[in-house]
Amino acid sequence: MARETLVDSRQDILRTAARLFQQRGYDATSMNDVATALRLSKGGLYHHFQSKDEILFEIMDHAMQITEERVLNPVRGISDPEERLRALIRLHIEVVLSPRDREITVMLHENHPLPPSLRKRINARKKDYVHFLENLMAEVQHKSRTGHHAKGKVSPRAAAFALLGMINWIYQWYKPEGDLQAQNLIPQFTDLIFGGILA
Amino acid sequence: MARETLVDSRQDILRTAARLFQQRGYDATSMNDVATALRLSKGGLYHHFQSKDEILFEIMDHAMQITEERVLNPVRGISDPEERLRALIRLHIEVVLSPRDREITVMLHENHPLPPSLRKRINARKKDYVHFLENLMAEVQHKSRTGHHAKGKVSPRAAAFALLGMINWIYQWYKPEGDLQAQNLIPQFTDLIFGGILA
DNA sequence: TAAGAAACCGACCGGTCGGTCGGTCCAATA
DNA sequence: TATTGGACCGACCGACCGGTCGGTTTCTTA
Repeated sequence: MARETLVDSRQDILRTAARLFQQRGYDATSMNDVATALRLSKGGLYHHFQSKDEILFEIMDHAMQITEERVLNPVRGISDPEERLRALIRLHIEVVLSPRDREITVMLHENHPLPPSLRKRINARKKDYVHFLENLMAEVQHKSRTGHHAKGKVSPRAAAFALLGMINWIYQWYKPEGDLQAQNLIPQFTDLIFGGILA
Repeated sequence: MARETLVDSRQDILRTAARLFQQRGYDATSMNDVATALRLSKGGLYHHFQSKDEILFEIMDHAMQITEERVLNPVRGISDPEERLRALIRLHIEVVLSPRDREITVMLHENHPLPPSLRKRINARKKDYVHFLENLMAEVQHKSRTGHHAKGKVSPRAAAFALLGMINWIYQWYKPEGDLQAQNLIPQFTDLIFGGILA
């Protein structure tokens, strides 16, 4: 075997950095920490990335890409709005809870350290997601109201932010060994939202 | 007038520090920043506090105190569970949105930098709040189910975390000049929760 | 008005941070 | 086999961080 390849690519670095950022926080993780975890020197790490900011941005950008690929895209193919919302809730929760995708948690928590120009790019993608969800909420309410008339006091926008809050807050309290696990969390949050927006 | 009093007390320092921590983040705010904002030198600031950690802890502790005084205590006096939950939702949202109480946002976002011993003390108080809310959810569901039987699929614990997520996430997207303001947010989140847990 | 205490200053310290750079190693290519 | 270029090392830099300390100013109070 030739020389042991310490680092296959930028992706390896991003995965390791995301793990450390999630565990210790972005500011509390030094570039030396990241390099050491990859069995690299700091100089070697800087051969692959220009700055710590760049690493954080790429992690967050990757997190948005994961969200689009694993939540948005699969859901777009579902014609019935109610089923589309059901699938979105399930997939979004699964992505947040996936131990593999630590980028998501980093994106949810570490937006402060990003320089404004990069943060704007991330925020723009977040807003797209909110709008998608807002429209979906409106569709579900509209379709349901034609069947049996509901009061529909909850606006699609408020419902969208409520759902995002419910799900994106999970990482703050979730313990994999706890009694509330992914598989019973998904139906409960689904029922709660459907009961709420159709009340 | 005698010498201009630059700092009335520790409370002034905590208020200013909380404002800076909320705006720039805890790690990005140096003790020099805090001192300068108070027209103090760093040495003068350290006359009032032993460490940066202590300031953060006091801010978070104060945030929990605010929550207990302005949300929990007023609510305990309400005998009807449904009305108690309604009041809790309203008061909790108002506290999170109050521009005066920046400690709350700091507490919600900056738990990582706290040393473990101090963090445990804050987390213990947070857990008390969750348990209170969990019990309240159960009461509301129980009382409602005796009247007209509902399915009640959503467990009190999941409902509690869902509500906390909805409300505690607000600071991530709320803009005071936006169309979704406190006064229309409160009834909408209330309807959403009641529709959800009683569905 | 004397004296003691509290408030405060500003220079300083050790350490760490993000980032740089000259040079080395090594694998592929020709 | 000579050369080239990417991967990488390790010593180093300036800045800034949290925190300290001896000394000075100012308020209180007796």
